[in-house]
Amino acid sequence: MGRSPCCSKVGLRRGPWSTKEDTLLTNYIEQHGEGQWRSLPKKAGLLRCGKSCRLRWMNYLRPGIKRGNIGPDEEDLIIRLHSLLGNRWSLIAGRLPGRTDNEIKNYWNTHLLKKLKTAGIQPKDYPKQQKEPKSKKSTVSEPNAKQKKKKQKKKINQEQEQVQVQEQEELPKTTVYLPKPIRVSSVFSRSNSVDSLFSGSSSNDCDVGKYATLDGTASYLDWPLFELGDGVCGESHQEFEFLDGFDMSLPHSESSNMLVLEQVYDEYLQLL
DNA sequence: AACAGCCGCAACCGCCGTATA
DNA sequence: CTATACGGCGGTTGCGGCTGT
Repeated sequence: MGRSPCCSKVGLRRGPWSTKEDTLLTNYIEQHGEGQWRSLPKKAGLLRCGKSCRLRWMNYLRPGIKRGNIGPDEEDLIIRLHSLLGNRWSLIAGRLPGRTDNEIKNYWNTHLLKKLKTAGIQPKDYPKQQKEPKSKKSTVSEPNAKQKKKKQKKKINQEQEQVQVQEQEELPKTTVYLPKPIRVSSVFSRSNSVDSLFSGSSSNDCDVGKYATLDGTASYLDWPLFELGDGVCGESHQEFEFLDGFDMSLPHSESSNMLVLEQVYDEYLQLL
């Protein structure tokens, strides 16, 4: 009962997007709106899989996308939300305007996980054991083999591209990215920067907080971000939406801050 | 300068839930 | 009820730049 593949891969381009493709996709969506991803590539004149188009649009071309420069505030929020939601990247991304799940996932895996590790913290939903070390990173693979592999890949790509007649001018190095975003002014203020956490400084006044996890276990963060409870730490957040449907305009009072947070958390658990 | 290994991140893959015929 | 289409999500891969030797 397997599903048919989203598209036949034959004759479709893969890999980095060219400017031309980006323009085609953007123009098409601006005119016709999102959706119908499967038929979109054909209509838009793209030799791409619909999924690929969707991904490109969602993660890059969509207006309002911020990229890079994840600041300490956002980092802090990501960690907090992850402690609450686990690897639900789309949910987490939903709390960070302009950020995509992919970006947050990448950031978590490449930066935060490392920090957590160094700090001796075992996050919840810690990525499962990597599958067989297919990855070149995982093994000290034979360098020659590696080179060969790379060359082979390149060759294959080149062959593919030759089939794709013209359009080659801008291939494939012409990955075009939107300009680096400017960091949003910090919406979230905080007293304890994540960095200070990881640096091991315990010079804050907060007690060690424990996050409750979705599976009901209290765990993972024995670190001083803030506490869900009495010993309130951390500054108030001025305004942010927290969970779907909840407009969290947090008051400046820290204790009420935490109260609201607790309420939201409870409601969220119930929703689950 | 050349090479090897590391790292970040864009893109892909496969699965799942929902909608629809 | 079943099969299929579709959108969405999380995990994983691998390209290409960077850094160290």
